[in-house]
Amino acid sequence: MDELDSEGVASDLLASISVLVRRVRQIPTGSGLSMPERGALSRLDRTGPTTSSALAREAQITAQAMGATLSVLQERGLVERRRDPDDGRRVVLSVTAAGRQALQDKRNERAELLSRALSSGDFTRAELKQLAAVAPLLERLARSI
Amino acid sequence: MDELDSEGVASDLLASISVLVRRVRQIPTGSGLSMPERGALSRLDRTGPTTSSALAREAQITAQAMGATLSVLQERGLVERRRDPDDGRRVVLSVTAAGRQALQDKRNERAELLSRALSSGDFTRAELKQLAAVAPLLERLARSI
DNA sequence: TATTGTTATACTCTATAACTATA
DNA sequence: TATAGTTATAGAGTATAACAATA
Repeated sequence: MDELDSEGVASDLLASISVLVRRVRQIPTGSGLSMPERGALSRLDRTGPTTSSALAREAQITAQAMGATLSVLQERGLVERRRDPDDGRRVVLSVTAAGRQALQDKRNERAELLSRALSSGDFTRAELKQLAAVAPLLERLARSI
Repeated sequence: MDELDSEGVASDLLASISVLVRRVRQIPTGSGLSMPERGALSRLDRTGPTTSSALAREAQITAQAMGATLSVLQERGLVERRRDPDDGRRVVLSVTAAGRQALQDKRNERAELLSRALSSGDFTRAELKQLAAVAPLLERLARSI
């Protein structure tokens, strides 16, 4: 049996996650946080104060892309920038109170819509469990490519 | 226990699939098939001859986006267009022999790289099984949003 | 009126390249 | 030389809008 043919698994995963990402991106967001914005903000919230380039490395995007996203977040007052007194090159970022609030609000949009779909009865408890278990695997997979 | 908190599952899934899609998109493709191109081609291959708008509905993208992708595939001789004699509006598409060949080749690029990561030892057989099982769930999730 | 398909246009996200400033 | 950060530019992938042809 070739259920575990990794090539087939890879193909199927690619197809399914492409559709899912596209659909989620289309969901209009009242609070105005785009996917990369929410991603950067929650990442910064989890890691604590750090630099833009460190966040970029962690998120596996370029420093430029992360810098652009963080600039938007700063303009909206969701993150703060402070120059590192010990190293003039570094700018340390941290989430503001407003940022943490936005993160909360944001949970009530894209994720909530997804969550509603998940708990709508279309998915059994066992399937939900499978989905929950697989998220960390997907991250690890992205990291090991 | 809130392991099955669907909101948390949704958040985690969003974060992980975003990273994965981005990473995969970055992989250079020698044969020159982009993700939407490969997606459209393999979808057409699976469904058999059909119209652009039907494919668009299935893939959950706009007719314009699908049309643009199919035009490229036609220029490269990977799909054929034929006007429907019974309905002048419809243009029926089908995969050419070259198209089927390209689909095979394509399996040896992005999917193969993913597959290599999957079978590199970083993932146990059980984890592979989990990933395999979750692909159809993700598609269903995208469809039920 | 509804559907199929096309063209034109613009947006989002990300990349590469080139630069400044600091170490 | 190497690292942190910025600015400029370009590309992929989609979307919305507007239209023609056919049903």
